[in-house]
Amino acid sequence: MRIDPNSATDLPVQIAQAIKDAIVSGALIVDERLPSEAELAEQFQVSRPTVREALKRLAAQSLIRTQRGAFGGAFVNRLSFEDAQAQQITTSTLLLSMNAVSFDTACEARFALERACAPLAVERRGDTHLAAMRAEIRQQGAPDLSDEAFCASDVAFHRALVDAAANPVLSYHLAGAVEAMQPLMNMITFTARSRGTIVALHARIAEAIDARDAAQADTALAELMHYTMSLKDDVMAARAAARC
Amino acid sequence: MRIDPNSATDLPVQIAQAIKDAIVSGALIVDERLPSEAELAEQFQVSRPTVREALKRLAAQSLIRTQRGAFGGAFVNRLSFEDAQAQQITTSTLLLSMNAVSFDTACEARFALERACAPLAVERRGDTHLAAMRAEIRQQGAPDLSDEAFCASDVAFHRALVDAAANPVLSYHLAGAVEAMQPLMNMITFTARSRGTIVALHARIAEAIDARDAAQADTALAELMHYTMSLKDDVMAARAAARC
DNA sequence: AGACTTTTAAATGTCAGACAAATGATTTCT
DNA sequence: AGAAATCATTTGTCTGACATTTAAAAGTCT
Repeated sequence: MRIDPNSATDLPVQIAQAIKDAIVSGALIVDERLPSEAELAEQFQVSRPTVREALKRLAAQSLIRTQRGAFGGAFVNRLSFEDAQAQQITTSTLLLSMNAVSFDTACEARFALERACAPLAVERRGDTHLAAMRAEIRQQGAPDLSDEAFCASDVAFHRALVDAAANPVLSYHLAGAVEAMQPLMNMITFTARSRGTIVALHARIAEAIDARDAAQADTALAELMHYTMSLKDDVMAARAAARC
Repeated sequence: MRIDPNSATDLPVQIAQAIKDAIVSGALIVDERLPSEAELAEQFQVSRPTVREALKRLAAQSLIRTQRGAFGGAFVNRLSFEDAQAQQITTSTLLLSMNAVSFDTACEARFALERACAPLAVERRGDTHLAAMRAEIRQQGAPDLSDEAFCASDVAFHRALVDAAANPVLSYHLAGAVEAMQPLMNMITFTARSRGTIVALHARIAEAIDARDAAQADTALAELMHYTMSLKDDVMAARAAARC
C-alpha cells in the first residue's frame, strides 16, 4: 500500500482508497486488525490526524470498526445486510430528493422491481410473511390514521412482500427502491376513498400470494402502480386548479 | 442542531448525524454553505478536529464537498446518479464477498431484477442501446478473450440492457446487482462451448428487444439464468472431483 | 474609465504534541 | 486459586500552529 504525497487529491482520500482497495482485493480479510494509527502514520509518512481522517472515512462506510484500549485498533468490518440496507436507503432517498426525479419514474422503477419479486414470493412465502402483510392491511384500514402513518404502513406492506421472496440479496436491493418512495408518497393527500382502493388492491395481492397465483399478483401490482400514478396526477391537478 | 456531549457514541458521529438529518429533512438545501469548521466547533462546543472528522464522514458519503480558500467551506452536495451508483456498486460487491452469499442467491436476484427491466427495454430501446449490446456480443466472440474480459463484457452487455429501459432510477438500482456478480462470475472458467451458448443467448435477447418481443426476451433471460447456474454447478463438481 | 496585477483575508489541509479514557493483560495480594 | 490493583497500549479529544488555496478587494497602469 503506497500513496503519492504529491498528488492533487487529499492525502486522507488516498490513504482511505489504498486501504479500501486492500479490503476489496482480499489482502485484508474480515476481522483482521489494521496497524495502529501511529504505525499507519509512519508507513504512509503522514501525521496521525491525517491517518485518522482516512480511517474515519472508512468507518463512515462501515468498512472498518474501531475499538479503544490495549489490543484495540481498527478492524475490517463484516458488512452486514442491515448496515448495507441502511446505507442504501439513505443514498436512494437523497438521490431522489436531490435530483428532481419525477414521481412516475421512481414509481415505475419501484413497481417494476417489485413485480420481479412477486413470482418468487408466490413460490416461497411463509406464514410469517402473509401475517405481516395482513397486519399492515388491517392497520391501513384504521379510520384515524394520518397520511404519514398510512404511507409508512404501505412501505411496511411492500417490504413484507419483498421479504416473502426469501432472497436476502433481493431484499437488500429492493429496500432502497421501496423506502425512497416514501417521501414522494407523503406529498399525496389520501382521501378515504383512495385509501379504500389501495387497501383493496393490497388485499388482492396478499390473497394472490397466499393462493400461489403469480399472474393475479402481477396484475394487482400493475393496477396498484397505475392507480398510484393517477392518484398523484389528480392531486397535482387539484393543486394547480386551487392556485388559479 | 444539538448534540449530547455525554452520550456514549463518538462526538463526530453525533455531529455527522445531526448535519445529515438537516440535509435529509431539507433544512439544508443543495449547494448551501455550512458554517465554517471554527463556527461549527463553537456551535457544538467541541474542537475543530472533532468537527473535521464529522465533515469527513459526510464527505465520504458524498453528502458534502469542501472547497478551500476564502468563501470556501463545506457545501451540501447534490448526490449525482454517478456517485450514488459508484457507492452502490462497492457496497453490493463487498456485501456479497463478505457474507458468503451463495452464487445461486445472487444470480437469482440479479436475473429477477433484470427480467423486470426487459419489458420496459423492449418498449423504449433506442438504436444506441441495441448497438451497445451488439458491440459487446461481438467482443464476446473474440477467440483470444480472457475469462475476466469475457465477464466484464458480459456485465457491460447487461448494463446496456438495463439502460435500454430508459429509467435512471432503475439503472441505478440495477448497477449494484449486475456489477456485484462479476467477482462471483470470475470464479467460473468458461470453455469455448459455454461461451458460445452464452453469446447465442445474448444474441437472442438482443434480437427480442430489437423485435419488441417481450416474451421472447424474458424466456431467453430465464434460460441464461439457468444456464449460468448449471455452468457454475459443473465447475464446482469438476473441482470437487479433481480434489478427490 | 477600464482592464490587468497585486494584495489580503478567510477558509481548509496538515502537522506536532499532549492528555484523557478505555481495555485487556499482567502482576500482586489475600 | 481467585480477586483486586496495576500497567501498557491504543483510540478519542483538545490546543495551537503553520501551510496552502482561493476569491474578493484594492491598487495601478494604460
